[in-house]
Amino acid sequence: MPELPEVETIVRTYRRRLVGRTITAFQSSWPKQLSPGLATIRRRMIGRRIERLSRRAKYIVMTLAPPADAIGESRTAFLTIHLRMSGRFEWAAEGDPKVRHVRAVWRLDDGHRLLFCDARKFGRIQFAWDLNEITGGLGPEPLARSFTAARLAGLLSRRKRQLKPLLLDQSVIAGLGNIYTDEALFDAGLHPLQTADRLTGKQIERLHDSIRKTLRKGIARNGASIDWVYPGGTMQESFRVYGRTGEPCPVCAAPIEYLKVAQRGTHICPRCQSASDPRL
DNA sequence: TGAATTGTTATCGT
DNA sequence: AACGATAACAATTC
Repeated sequence: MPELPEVETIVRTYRRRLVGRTITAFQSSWPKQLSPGLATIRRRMIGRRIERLSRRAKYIVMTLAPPADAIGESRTAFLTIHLRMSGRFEWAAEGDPKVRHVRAVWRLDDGHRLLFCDARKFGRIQFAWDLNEITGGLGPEPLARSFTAARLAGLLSRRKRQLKPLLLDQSVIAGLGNIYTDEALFDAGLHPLQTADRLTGKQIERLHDSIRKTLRKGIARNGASIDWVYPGGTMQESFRVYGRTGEPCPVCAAPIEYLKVAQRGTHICPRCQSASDPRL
């Protein structure tokens, strides 16, 4: 499932292909995923040049320059793509073999087509004049220079929520999903059920370091390929707890345990991941 | 057949 | 009132 490192890898891969191209046509076979509707999105998007391809949290962000003919809206516009569970990009030239689950197609001025494929149809494509309408509610980027341990402390202190659901909450920190949350908590030696307000300053510093280290490692390995959805990454070979239920902990050799936290499958080393609360 | 997956939203409780 | 926990939901694969 694409989380921050996977989305970052996709953005880096497609940046070369997309930036500078002009969108000449757009089709959708699943208009429910579009906002606003197909006709409006088409009218506003076609004829615009892709000025920038970037990432905010798990959103892929296309910055669209005003149309060259200056007939339409002269404002810069934004198109965001959220892959959710099963969304992916495919790059197609004329005559390439057909791929499955194509939900949207951008035709570009160099003859290529960008395909959005999404087996489960959870993905979202949104057009906005103001990017803030889409990403305004998100918490800070964990890899930004401004995301300091003090900043994390500010987000965690006085919060009585359990660490795992708190870290998964995109309005608190943006970009972590189930995999990297489990890996970061293991690296920090913290129990996912631990309440945030009981962390010491030292623990927060360590968690801050673990989150950034884990995400950077994911990006360096081009993300994790754990199923048919996202190919090409090797981070899955570096998992220390995720998907390793029953296998020995890489640090202490205790068997990795599986539990449900906030309806999410969660992997921990019962010996390495301590909690202030003795019941955990 | 049901479990798994993400993020949003609604609802209930403290 | 604000916060947090929980469930439902979108749709599909294995």
